[in-house]
Amino acid sequence: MDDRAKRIRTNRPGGKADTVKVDLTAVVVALSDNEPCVLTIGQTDTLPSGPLALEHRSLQSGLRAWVEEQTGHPLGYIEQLYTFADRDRAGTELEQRVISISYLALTRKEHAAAPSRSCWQSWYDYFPWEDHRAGTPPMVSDVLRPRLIEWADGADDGATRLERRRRAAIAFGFDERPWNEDLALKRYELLYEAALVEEAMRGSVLPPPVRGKSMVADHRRILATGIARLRSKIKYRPVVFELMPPAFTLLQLQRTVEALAGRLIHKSNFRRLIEQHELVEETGDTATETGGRPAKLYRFRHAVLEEGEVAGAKLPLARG
Amino acid sequence: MDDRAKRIRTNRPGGKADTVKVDLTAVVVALSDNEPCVLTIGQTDTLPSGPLALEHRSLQSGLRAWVEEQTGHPLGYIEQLYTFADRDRAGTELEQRVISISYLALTRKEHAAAPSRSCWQSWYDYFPWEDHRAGTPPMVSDVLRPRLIEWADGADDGATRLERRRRAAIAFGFDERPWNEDLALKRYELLYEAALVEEAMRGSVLPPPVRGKSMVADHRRILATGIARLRSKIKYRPVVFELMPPAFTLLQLQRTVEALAGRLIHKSNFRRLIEQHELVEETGDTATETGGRPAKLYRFRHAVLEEGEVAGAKLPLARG
DNA sequence: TCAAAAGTGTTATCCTTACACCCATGT
DNA sequence: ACATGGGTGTAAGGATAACACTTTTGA
Repeated sequence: MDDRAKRIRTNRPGGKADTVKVDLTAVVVALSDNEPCVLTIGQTDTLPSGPLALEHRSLQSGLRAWVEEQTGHPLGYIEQLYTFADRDRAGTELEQRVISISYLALTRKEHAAAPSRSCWQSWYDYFPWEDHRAGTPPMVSDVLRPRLIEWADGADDGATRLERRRRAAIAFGFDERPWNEDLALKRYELLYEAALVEEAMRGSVLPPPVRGKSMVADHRRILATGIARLRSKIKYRPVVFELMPPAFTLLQLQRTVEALAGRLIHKSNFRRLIEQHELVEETGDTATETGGRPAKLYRFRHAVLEEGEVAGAKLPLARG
Repeated sequence: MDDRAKRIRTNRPGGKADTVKVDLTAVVVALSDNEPCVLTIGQTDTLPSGPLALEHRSLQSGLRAWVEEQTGHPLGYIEQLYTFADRDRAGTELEQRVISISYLALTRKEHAAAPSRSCWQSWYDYFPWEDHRAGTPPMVSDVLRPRLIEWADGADDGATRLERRRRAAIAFGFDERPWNEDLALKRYELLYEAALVEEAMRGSVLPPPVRGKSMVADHRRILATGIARLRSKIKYRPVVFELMPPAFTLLQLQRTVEALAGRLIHKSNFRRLIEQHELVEETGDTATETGGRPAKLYRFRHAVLEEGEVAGAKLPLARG
């Protein structure tokens, strides 16, 4: 085949310089009906992605070009997630290495110009164990817990068995430990290591042991990275507003955060938090609601972005 | 030249697949005498780095191999920083694109096996405006402030002038704003944009307007990324201990954090914080000190790494 | 004895948490 | 009237910040 590795020359002693292909992959998130959704292409559970090409001025512009071409969706806020090299496909015999640089993008469904070959999928279709808004999903205690214990007990020595049990307990909140929504990536990696997700069993004839759709290549891992990053970021940076319409009620905002975090939030304390940090201001209008008293509409105070990085010191500084 | 770009084929409509070279670059940090130091090679202000090669099993192992070969220093803790594509050298006429994947590594000087061509440089040699342990450095108000105001006033329209002044004030704590040590990268980018650092003036005959050594290519930007990441990370993850000897006094720990943050810390509140979070335990020994009463020695409680991700919720969760 | 560093307490204040309760609208 | 969501108040507990002060060593 003509795209085998081409060893060009030795740049420095001890290592052979090598060319690789770079894939740009996007986790594009929007909200639909209180469900956090990710943009996929075709019917194949594939994230928008494409190779970095010479005509791309930068990594970001290359990514924007691919997403727009594949989905018709222009991107606003984007941030780099991670660069992977050891992908599933690395197991194949290709000598051409592929690395993928992944990005997280936040937008709104309405921004899509035209209908296209893309579709929005709730991210909980891929990670059903991550949605704790209606309490801990039954599958966590009924399926994952026993399978993970089984996996832990399959270790050779006792130390490893304990270690595995502890890791599972921390990640999934077993044994009275609290659930931590930020550990989405750790949970996926753990399930992968325990061979409980389909990706870890490619080529096997056995059915995937755990429900939850898989994705092409390592795309589910990239999505998990995006979810974890977004869940931790909403706590210290006002990024939720990228997902909101220009005007919204506080409950809509709360439902959005709940959808992302996969947990329920305390209403009045949440409102106080938002108002205390002066993240929003009233538009003056009210929403004529379905059922219930009309709610004030708010808009994001863009000024907060200019008030220096929001949160805080955490170090006990001297003098003042 | 024989390493010009080789356009292989069009993988997907709309973009030409292209091969690139991947450079792995390391910001290796250690402490020396209460100064945060970064590992450089040669006498050239260059971070350890080398091209990703086929024999490297993963990005991380490639990085470890290069650092060990170039400096004789084996790495412990490492984490990915960022992937850049638009480097200085992209301005040249090469059609072969180079992307660099950067990592942050934390170690101790003593871990170096043999003397080699590498040396440790205080990172404040490259960023003299970042060290506020002895108060705001004179250069900030005497040099940077006037030059940045000059730059702001050089903008075409009034809106941009205000915007630039505001950005400078936030980044450097002008106009009664508090200094925020985490903004190290923003500060460097601002100085670059204002053409106040040497890298922004390559090819010019003018002297660099601001003191502070520059580095090869975009290495100073990568170092700034590492500093910013480390400064924010020490606040919510116990990574400082990677830089500490097995046993240490609380003051040594404090001096280390102060060195990284570039700020002085309140002694007794710092101690309470450490003990409250149960990050350390007494070894039983005491340090026979130079000047002053002997101090208890502590060691890091590795168990905290296993107690689930340390810090906190920040979301006002419902029920509980 | 003094300087230098170790170490202990105490207080005011803020933030978080958890509850309780009232308001306005549509059916 | 009542269900549904909107919105306010408050009190307990914990964490933080700012001070003041005592203890133990070496020079």
